[in-house]
Amino acid sequence: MRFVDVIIPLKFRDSVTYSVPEELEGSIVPGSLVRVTVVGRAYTAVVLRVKDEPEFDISKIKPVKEAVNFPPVTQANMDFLRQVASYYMCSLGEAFRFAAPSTVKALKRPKQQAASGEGDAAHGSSDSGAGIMPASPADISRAELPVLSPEQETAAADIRKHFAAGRNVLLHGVTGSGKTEIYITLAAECLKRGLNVLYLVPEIAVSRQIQSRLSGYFPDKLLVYHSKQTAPHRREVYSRVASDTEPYIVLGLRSALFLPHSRLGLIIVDEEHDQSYKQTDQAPRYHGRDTALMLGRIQGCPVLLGSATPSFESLYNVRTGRLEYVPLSHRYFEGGGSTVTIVDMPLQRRRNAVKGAFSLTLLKAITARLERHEQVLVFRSRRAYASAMECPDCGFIPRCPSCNIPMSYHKFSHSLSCHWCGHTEPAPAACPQCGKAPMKFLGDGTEKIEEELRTFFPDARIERFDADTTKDKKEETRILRQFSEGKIDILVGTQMISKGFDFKHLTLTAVLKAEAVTSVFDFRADERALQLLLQFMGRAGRRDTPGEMIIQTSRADHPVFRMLRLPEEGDIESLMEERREFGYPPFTRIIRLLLKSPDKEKLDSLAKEVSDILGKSGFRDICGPAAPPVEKSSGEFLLQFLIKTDRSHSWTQAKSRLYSRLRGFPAASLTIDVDPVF
DNA sequence: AGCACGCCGACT
DNA sequence: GTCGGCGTGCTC
Repeated sequence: MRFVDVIIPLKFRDSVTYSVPEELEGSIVPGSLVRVTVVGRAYTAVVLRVKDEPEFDISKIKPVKEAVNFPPVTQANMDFLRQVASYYMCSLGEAFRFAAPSTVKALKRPKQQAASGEGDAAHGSSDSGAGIMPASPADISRAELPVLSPEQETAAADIRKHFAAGRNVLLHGVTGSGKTEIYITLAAECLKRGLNVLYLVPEIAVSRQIQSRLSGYFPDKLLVYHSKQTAPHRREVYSRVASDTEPYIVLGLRSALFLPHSRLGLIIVDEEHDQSYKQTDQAPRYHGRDTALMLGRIQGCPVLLGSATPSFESLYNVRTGRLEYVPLSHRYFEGGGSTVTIVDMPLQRRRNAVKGAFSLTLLKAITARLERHEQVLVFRSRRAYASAMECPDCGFIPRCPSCNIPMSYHKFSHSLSCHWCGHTEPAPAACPQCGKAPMKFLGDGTEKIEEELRTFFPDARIERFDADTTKDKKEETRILRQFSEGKIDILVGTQMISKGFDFKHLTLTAVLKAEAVTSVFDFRADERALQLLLQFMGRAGRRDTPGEMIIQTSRADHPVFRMLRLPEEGDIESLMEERREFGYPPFTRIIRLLLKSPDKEKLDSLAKEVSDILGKSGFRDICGPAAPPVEKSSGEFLLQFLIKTDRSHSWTQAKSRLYSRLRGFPAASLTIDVDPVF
């Protein structure tokens, strides 16, 4: 009788023992996928090891149900899972969750690749997403590879040189500087050598844009992979990657890292600074960029990180020699030749030069653009009409009953809604506390700004782009299309509009209440503000027309705004030094433990328990238990611990000791987040 | 992650 | 006296 330890996509153990039925003995080796049942429910599991003696009570051991007819995953794939689980403090099962799509089932007949067209995933037929590629595979002829400019060629040559020396690279080039052509060139070279390529993007919206470009170059080699696709499609991609019959390029979101890759020749991490690379909702709470670097190391394959606004983590890695830096002909701050004007709002108010949310400077600039039939983008980091209601008499502010944060007022529905949990209720006509009416509004959101713009510019075509107006995907596409076709004059929106869209007639971007972007309670606020504002700056004045950026703020002296207007050598370094001074990443690592309970007393006792465990774990720098920025969430109370640590060997061990002590806690009441993004 | 077992409130 | 709330714990 033989036994196997298998990893099941559940939290509770690293491996579980099953017996191997005689008829399957020949077909099960380490790495094999098998179907097993746990309390009557079937799961796809991966075989960790095969053995003759079980440690577990033999009478309780169940047999493997069946073998899954896929090639076994490799030792490298297993090592990768182990490393992810260990770094992000989760079970092997949780790390394995993405590895075999739940749809991977045993096949009755072995699945054979059809002679042609099979697995031609990029062409929409099996892509559940909007059909970007209407053409059938036969209609697409392989496009010539892009012709690189001398600058791109120099950068590509540098990258090749570093790769040959076994080094990973950070490619730094502004939006529109042609990073994608470099990716395509390097990917094509890789495929030609018979090696596979993994091309990661942070979001599905970005993947659709890149997909339409890549499919022209690699019609029969492109596989698109993300969690919003249909199960059969993902299975198809999994199958093609697992069988590794001919070179492929996978374009995917972070979960594509967990495909059973082999013979990888290149991993590209596009927009490496993007926060959406971090998985926050469920374990493993991994970062796509950092995990790509792990995968590259394990697969012996070079990793190319690309960004217009690199993360401080990557810049730090460049500085400490862990990454090579390849610039694409510019410095950090060159935002497509835009000029930047900072408008000091308190000063303008004293001069009586402010109407509503707009300074006269900005209104004048908008008027000029409208006259020239150019487009304007107005950015405000807050949606809704007002960020809160307040009683003018007693100062009462209606708060979310479960999250305890002030609710935003939405004029179109005359309702209050919590932007944290989504709770919505009708707006009160009078103060619920003292009866005074009317209530006043605090903090203009995008809805209010749109309304004001309509009164200032009644003839302009104005649209709003935020979570409220883009609930409907069709609306989202319509607004973006109309704006890029020049059919909208002024677009008001939130962060959502900063993402890689190409607006050709946009020459003015305005940022209202810019201090809201920088005054977040987070050590990354400055970095993110800078990245966000640079992304906006990159949007305006792309081609022949120089762009302008107007930043309205009550904190005109904030260093980030000065850096945009008058960039100086060493600015980034000084922002980074601040991080060092206060012991923040990238100089340290942070582990965040979040406790959750609807019962305050229960929560306190949990916190006490965790405190005791932490005290014994040998971490020096522990902050907490403390209430996180949002104190209550969906009726639950929250407490968090922040542990600062480094990556040295002793801390890695301390981390695994800590994990083994914490893993008994139910996932619903304790979450562990390594390198949290807040 | 499910799902069963188990101990406290409103019903025939 | 039962039906059922979902809190805790087990799954090879």
